[in-house]
Amino acid sequence: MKKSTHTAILCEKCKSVNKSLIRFCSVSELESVNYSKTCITYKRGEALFQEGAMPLGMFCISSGSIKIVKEASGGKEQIIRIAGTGDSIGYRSLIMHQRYSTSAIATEDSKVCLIPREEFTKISANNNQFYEAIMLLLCEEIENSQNKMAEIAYKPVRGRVAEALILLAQMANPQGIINLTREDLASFVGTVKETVIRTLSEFKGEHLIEIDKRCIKVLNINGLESVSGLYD
Amino acid sequence: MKKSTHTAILCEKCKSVNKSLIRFCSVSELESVNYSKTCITYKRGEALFQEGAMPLGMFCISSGSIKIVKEASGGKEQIIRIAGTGDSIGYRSLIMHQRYSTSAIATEDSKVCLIPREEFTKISANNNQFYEAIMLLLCEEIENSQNKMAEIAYKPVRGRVAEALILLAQMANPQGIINLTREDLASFVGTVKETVIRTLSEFKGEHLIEIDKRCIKVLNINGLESVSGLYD
DNA sequence: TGAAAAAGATGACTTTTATCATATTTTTGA
DNA sequence: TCAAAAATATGATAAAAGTCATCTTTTTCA
Repeated sequence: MKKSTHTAILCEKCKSVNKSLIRFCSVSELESVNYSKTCITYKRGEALFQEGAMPLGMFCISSGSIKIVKEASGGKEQIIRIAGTGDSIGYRSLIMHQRYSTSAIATEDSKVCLIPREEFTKISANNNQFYEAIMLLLCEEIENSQNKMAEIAYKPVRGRVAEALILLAQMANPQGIINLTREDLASFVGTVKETVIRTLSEFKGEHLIEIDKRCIKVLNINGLESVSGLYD
Repeated sequence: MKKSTHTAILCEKCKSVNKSLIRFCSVSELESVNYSKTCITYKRGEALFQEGAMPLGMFCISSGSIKIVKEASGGKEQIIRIAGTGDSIGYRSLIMHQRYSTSAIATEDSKVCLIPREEFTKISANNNQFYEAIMLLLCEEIENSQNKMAEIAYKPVRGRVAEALILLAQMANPQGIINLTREDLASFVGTVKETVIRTLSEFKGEHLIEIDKRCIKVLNINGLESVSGLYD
């Protein structure tokens, strides 16, 4: 897949840098990253990497939104998490020296920098703070996926959709508008699109959200929280 | 919770050591571990630690079986994983400097060594191999829980039970006999006990397993695999 | 910009799985 | 060891969510 690279932004000028892993880099490391990285623009639906491929490097999301997905039973797709501006993805396969166990696909047009494997390895070998930050990220990811696992197992769809909306609204663009396919939303909470659509209609009827075309705006976070909490 | 300590086994004599994280310790580190650790016997149902408590150290399972559980919706319990001989547990909270996000409960009488927090911290700070091994364990745990998440979301109960039986049979005692409450099995695959019981009856009828009291013996792994794979 | 494709919405129906009730067997511990 | 408690087993029923069909709206891109 040939991708056109966009004009590189220097990491230190990138508005997502203080959220990103690379904030732990020294000045000289940053310089090296700036030199070696590739900046790529992905359109909605395009893949940064595919399950089963060899890892190329670490991706830093400088803007946009990327879904991390896994093939599931019956050709269905499970969205493991959704990464946004400032998040780094793809480093786990790098650490494990293994093929990607998930795919990463842009859910909206996104700007992403790819830090090549060697660069990543060099930094993690020399920069302890960076290495420890990764360790913490891994720990958080474990916690998140365990929580999600328990939720999918025992919380009814209504509660899961409510929770997902809260989470997505928080990480969404300034105005908290969620722009995600119903199908993606379904993969994210572990159902099918029809069920999500129905649940969203309910929420709309209860004035918890507002729907404009594909976009969902949360009107009443507390309300959603209590829906979600009903099943805790 | 006062627990009687059993006679300490020297780590180097422990039959689980070559599976355990502490195989990466140097001779002098091992000496220190031997000196500082506490060896505890837990009876079935007893907790090594509880969700919400501050971490005491890292637990090494020298024999037995421990379920890692999380409170889920409706007072239900989700078993995140089941750890056996040679597995280490509880290190993640140590790394994150946070309270336990799960509880650990013995599913059979177990012998466990507790390596105190300070000891753990000391080793991870000085022994790079040890530290990296933990990193890899974290990565594996992420992968496992993501797989499990996708499975619970989209694979029907029958397939999940089949898969669980395969996994449990592999990690079980020599003869591959699974000794787990139906309720625990249910928490493990994310259902209720009645459904598990029914599924097990089916499998018994199909000569895939044999049931003797609580114990389940897998007769036909390939058969179970194809049941599980049916839904991939 | 306008036709084709994709996504959203909704109803009818089915399937899966949970719940409840109850009886039996197994395990536990005084 | 034996009575009480816990776990297993099974049927009947209910509820939740999935599937399928169809129609409308929105988006895409030639």
